[in-house]
Amino acid sequence: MATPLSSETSHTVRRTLEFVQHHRLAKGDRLPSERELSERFGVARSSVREALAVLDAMRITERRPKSGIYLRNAVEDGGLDALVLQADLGLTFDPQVTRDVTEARIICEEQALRLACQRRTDADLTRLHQSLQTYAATIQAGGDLAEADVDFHLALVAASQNRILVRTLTPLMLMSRRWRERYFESDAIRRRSLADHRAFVAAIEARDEVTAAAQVRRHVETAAADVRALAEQGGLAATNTT
Amino acid sequence: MATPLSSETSHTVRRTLEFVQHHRLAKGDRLPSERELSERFGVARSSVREALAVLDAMRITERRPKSGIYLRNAVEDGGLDALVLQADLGLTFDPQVTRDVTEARIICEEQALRLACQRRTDADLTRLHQSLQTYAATIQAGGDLAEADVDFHLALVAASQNRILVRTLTPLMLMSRRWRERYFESDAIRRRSLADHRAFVAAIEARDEVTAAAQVRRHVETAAADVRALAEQGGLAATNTT
DNA sequence: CTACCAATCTGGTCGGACCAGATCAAGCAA
DNA sequence: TTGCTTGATCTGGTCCGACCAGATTGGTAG
Repeated sequence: MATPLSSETSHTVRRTLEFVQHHRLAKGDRLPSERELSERFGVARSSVREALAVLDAMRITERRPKSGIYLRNAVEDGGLDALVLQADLGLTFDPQVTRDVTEARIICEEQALRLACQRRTDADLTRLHQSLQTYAATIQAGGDLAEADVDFHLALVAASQNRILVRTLTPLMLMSRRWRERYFESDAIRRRSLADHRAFVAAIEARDEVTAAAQVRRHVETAAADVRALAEQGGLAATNTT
Repeated sequence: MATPLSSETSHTVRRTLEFVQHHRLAKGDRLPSERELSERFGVARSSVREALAVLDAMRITERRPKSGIYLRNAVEDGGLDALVLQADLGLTFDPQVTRDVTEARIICEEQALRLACQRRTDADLTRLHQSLQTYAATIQAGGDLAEADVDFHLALVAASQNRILVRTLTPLMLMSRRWRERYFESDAIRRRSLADHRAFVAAIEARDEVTAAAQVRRHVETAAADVRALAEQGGLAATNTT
């Protein structure tokens, strides 16, 4: 439930990204050949190719047949999934990123909640209550709340009937999940979080756009501030690669 | 500049996604083994593995060592990059998706523009004017405006100083780019689009949040409506896979 | 019927091989 | 000397076969 990618592939993806950063390669620059990378990393070429296929799909690199591998975007750019991948690999822990993710989450979730108030169906309410149930149960059992949290927020956005918004939020939630694993250790926070979530559902049920929007904004901002405080206490290892 | 993925890998990714859809596999279901897929698709196992590495990174599948390949998400879910990939492969052309993408774009771009009005630097203005210049030049030369359009909108969002928003918008822009290739064939539209863009930059320069937000909303909505009209004229081949 | 063990299947990784186009430098011609 | 042709080299794309070790499963012995 936690493993992101198979060991060797992720290892090679990581090494490759590190190589790019270490050598300060810019957009359009060429990377070493597959054969050289495989030798340098001590893995077979087939493993390198798997990693490159991933980087290609992420739009980070571009493989030109018979020519070479080129950097399509700087490592800092690229798609959202690429960012999740980097987070999974422990390559991104920039405080700037956490700020930006929080901001983006608020933008998307606030508007999604407004839409949800307008369009939510009974099925959405059912799913939300179910997720809430799981959330409460997880608190009781002392389980991994981060996962339940992701599920709830995605259910929230799903009520907007906009699948693209769900897809947009998914990577943002996955990223912030990592930061919040420590965060959810506090019992007070766990309970407050549950209360917040219940309020969201109530607002959606009542189709109260204004309240829902204000609540989610405050919720995400508060959570982000708490995480930041934790980080400053030295709670999070910063692998600042920029 | 147009090629999304290498031929064979994308071919196999496509076949795999089609297999999943055709067999109506649900979350948690198991796919055939790599060896069987390679035989079924008529490609080497190494090619299948590259495709699976991509699907894995996209969080569509999950490969459990010594066990099998399982569907992590329904094909309709997954990350944003996965959607771009599907669009690249011609697997997604659902009118519902275009509506959702438009909605998501408006949400993100409108707020991004507001932030841009607050935070834009002189460097941002320079880049915007540069992009505008390229845009005008492309119109003159009769070139591919879709690409210049993506560049401009990303530059717009970049002025918000929020990299995550840029990453969020990137897949949305890449997707809509495909729909708009036909759209930009009309000369009237090309010119109107340029005028709109100039207005955005002016609003950002003047730090006029309200105007900028309203403009971008109208711009995206209008463009989406035009594309829809084109599609209904039979202008776009619908490969509705749902 | 249960419990245990071995054949089988699976993904993970490796190494080598061939192809055809891109690249580039050496050598030839002007 | 300069410019162009040409061939060796390099590169990614694809395929094949092999080995490993853990998961799975079926059959057999108790």
